[in-house]
Amino acid sequence: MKRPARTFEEIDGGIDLGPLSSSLGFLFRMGQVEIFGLFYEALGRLGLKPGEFSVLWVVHLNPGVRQGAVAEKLRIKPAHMTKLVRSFEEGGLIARHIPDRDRRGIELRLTPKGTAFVEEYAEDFFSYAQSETNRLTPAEAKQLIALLQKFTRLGGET
Amino acid sequence: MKRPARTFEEIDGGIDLGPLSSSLGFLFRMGQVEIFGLFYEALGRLGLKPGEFSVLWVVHLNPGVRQGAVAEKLRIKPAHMTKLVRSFEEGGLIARHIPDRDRRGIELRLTPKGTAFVEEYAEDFFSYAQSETNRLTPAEAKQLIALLQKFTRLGGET
DNA sequence: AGAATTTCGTTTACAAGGAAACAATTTTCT
DNA sequence: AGAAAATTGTTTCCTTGTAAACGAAATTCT
Repeated sequence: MKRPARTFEEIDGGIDLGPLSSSLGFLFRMGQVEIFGLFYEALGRLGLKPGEFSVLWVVHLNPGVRQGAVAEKLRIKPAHMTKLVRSFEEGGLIARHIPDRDRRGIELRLTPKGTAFVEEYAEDFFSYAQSETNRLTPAEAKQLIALLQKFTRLGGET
Repeated sequence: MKRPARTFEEIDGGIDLGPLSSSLGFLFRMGQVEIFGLFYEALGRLGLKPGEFSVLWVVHLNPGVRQGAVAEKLRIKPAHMTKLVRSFEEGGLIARHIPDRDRRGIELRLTPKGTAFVEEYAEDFFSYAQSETNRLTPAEAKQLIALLQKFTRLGGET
């Protein structure tokens, strides 16, 4: 693939990325690394990661949901979901229940401790990216979110 | 074809994400999973992953670059970079050279085989996301890329 | 010059995440 | 009812990526 002659401004830190810096996949990865950093600055003390909080959050909003449904929605692989749920169960945040109507599935609920945990940190969790980010104006952030929702086919709820 | 035991609605449709579906971190992850899927459809046959091709690409554009500089630019951890470079070296795509001027650093160059590989697949690599994606209009895609570049502080080249 | 510090990459030891085979349960089709 | 198929979660094994300690080389500071 040919690239145009590069100008001085196109070189960042001495390294030329060429069209890579306009590649959606690359930008997603960079964005995620960035967000990860912001998350740890804000919530690292809690000892969990964004995906883990998301699981608790979804169970909180959908008590009794089956773990496979959560996995599918959050695009977590079943094998990984098993480990996450078990560790939350061991930590006393989630309770599992096998219903008689279908003993294959497993229904998840937050324990009182889990509910308290989620409610205590939900606000921080949903605001850490904004509060640390003056890179985008509020209008730009809104636009970015809308475009990401369209790309990922996630209609905005709430 | 047999009817499924439960409909899609019964399994997945009832899950409420609340503000999670507007969370930048969540959307980045969903986007990356999505892009990964598109990449494998288009380029899975090559047997490498987006990040790996990126390394080859950057070495291609910056012959003689030190591997630590590539790692920093692509936000790959040094320990992982060591493994990537070694595997490329074993595959005959990258050559390492320790310069006399500073024998700590290691300069990377593509071998002829590596150059041929990158040049053969670069166009596919930089177009797979667009070609498979009718979700966004060209204008929206352009806008999304611009916003991601601003968020990740990567000025657009090309 | 010689000790202390810094830089750069590697090694080791581990955690995160995934693919595939598996077991238990339920549903479908004779 | 009973065999075949589908669903759901788990286990095992493997790959990817990270943290932390380390070694070699260069730089800085007496």
